[in-house]
Amino acid sequence: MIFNKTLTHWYSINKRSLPWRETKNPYYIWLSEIILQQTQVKQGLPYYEAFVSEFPTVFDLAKADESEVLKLWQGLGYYSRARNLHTAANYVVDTLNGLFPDNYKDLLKLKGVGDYTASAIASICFNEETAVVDGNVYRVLSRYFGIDTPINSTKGAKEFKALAQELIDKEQPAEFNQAIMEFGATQCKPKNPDCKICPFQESCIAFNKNRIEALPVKIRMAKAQIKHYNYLVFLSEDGKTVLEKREGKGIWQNLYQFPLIESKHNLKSSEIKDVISRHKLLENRTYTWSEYNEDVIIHKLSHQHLHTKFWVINLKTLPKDAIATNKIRKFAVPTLIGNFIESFNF
DNA sequence: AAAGCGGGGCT
DNA sequence: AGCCCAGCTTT
Repeated sequence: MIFNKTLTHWYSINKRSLPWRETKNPYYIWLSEIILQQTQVKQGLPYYEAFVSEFPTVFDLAKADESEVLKLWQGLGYYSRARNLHTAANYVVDTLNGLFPDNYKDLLKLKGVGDYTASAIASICFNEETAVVDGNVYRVLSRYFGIDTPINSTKGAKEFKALAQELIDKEQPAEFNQAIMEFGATQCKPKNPDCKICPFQESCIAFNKNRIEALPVKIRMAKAQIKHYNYLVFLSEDGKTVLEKREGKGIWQNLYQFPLIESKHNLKSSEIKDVISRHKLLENRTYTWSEYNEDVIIHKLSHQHLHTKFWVINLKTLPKDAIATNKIRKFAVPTLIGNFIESFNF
């Protein structure tokens, strides 16, 4: 088919040189695909290099502690990817004797591997004819074929998967999959795509109907909610502070942070005084406290805007489980906390 | 079917 | 301020 030939030819000329394109080792391809989920190449690249260097084989990754994996993942976001990565590595080592799954169906059994990632690994490493559908593929196909089905709907997912599967080059599924993604990433971009130099000018429906900006169609996501975070930065005279591990459901699971007090609104100094005084670490204690940032620090996540204040509390001693402040960088922390640690003079 | 999950970059 | 990114899991 002409679409195929044009696309793969475009790719042969325009593909970027990237480290995971130098290998077909499924462990490395898997690492790169997990890192690149919802993440641009530029942001993921240094993490890929770090993981390959720190964990050269799936055995190295499996035998590490989850805390080490999270630390290396720090700053990349969507931390369930790191936890699932570690879980899957142990599954490969313990259940599959270190032998990586070599087909779409078995790849799907790995935690954190869904339809896209299983298709990517199966095609790239094992030449299986499984079409990938990522954000790039949605965009390219919706524009080229003029499809209005919302890409983030169940109907859209099925429709675009079926279309991609129909189009995939059976002779070279790996090249086709990477070509269509690369084309979406570097030429058929969300904003200001390079239509002027596009090889699909004649046949692209969106271009010829002047609908490039209208496609793809996407259902709007809910607006981010505002939350108010007050972090208590304890400091003892012997150079210790308190970090707590985030447990349970929400954001930053298994990462560390300072003791947190969430409030209904932004607390002024006069309002937080009593709240601090009721903290369990301060029962019958003598301490002084001060406001670190007068203006709230707004940390923006996809679904939440965190309006944050840090409060520094000085006191003589802290409990046994307090940590030395010169060891604080050993812990995996969210970027919000990491930024504070870098700016605060411990 | 919908919600929840990060952080960076671009317009 | 809004949208997007080599998506997946849970509800």
